[in-house]
Amino acid sequence: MQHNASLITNTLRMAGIRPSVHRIAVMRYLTTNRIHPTAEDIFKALIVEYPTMSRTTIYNTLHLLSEKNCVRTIDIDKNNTRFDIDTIPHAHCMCTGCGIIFDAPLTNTPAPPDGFKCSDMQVLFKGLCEKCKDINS
Amino acid sequence: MQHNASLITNTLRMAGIRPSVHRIAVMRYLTTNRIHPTAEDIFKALIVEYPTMSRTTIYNTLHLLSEKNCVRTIDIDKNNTRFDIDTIPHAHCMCTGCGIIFDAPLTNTPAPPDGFKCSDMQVLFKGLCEKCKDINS
DNA sequence: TTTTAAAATTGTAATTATTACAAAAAAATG
DNA sequence: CATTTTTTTGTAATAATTACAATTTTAAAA
Repeated sequence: MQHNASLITNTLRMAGIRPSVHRIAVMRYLTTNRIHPTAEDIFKALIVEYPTMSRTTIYNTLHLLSEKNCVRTIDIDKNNTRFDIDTIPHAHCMCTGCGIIFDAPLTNTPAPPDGFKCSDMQVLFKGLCEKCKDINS
Repeated sequence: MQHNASLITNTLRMAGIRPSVHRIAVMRYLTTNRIHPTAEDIFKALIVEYPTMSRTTIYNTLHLLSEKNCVRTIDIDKNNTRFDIDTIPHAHCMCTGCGIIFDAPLTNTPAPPDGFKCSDMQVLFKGLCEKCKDINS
């Protein structure tokens, strides 16, 4: 993944983040796995490749990436913060049956009220995905 | 507040919830304090009036009310679940400066994707309220 | 290269919201 | 009044996240 690695390195540099091995690894995981993972998901996946990696590093990295707008945090799941590398505005659907979170297009874009300096907008739908809907009917 | 009490009692009955003293108290608090409070906020306010009340009762009650669609849970704040008695669709703004959460009208209503059986939609704006915007500028 | 300073990472302990659960109290029913 | 069901309580457990000091790594300076 020479190509990906250098793309990620550039992205990090442009955001003012030193491209350490761990930071690149987190970015690569998020780029490759578009599942809106939790910090724990990322940790479990990366500890295999980097056995000395600490959970705190994951949290540190995610905070930094979020602060520099390289990743977006999603608060759709009460128990865990989810992370999304796609920073282009879109909606999220969470299935209350199987827990999957997937992207949805944002047809109607809501606008924040006048006077509010908005830095982040989230559109969340909760309900049942097609599979779970059929099972429960 | 005879009038309010009976209104709340009716609302609960119609939702299939037995109107116990504590349940009415939680509903009354949410009706009177439109601040999208946390469970802890509600507990701190009600323990004054009902000194024997347990935190667990607050959680139990909020779960029940939420399940029966008498209150809506808001996932805007990573640390705490917020509760809103206003079940009419509207957006929420959270100020990252002072932490206040306030309602905003929902001009453009986003639609869930086809095939998704949506039971809840949330539109959240994060940023700086007018006061905090001015302070930080 | 060696020394020094800064940044990144680690590991453990603390924090904190929420949940689990069994016991006690209260309310409803016969 | 006796019995059953519901509600409430209090404590303990859970689990995600944060705090923080120590260690390691990286970068810069001499």
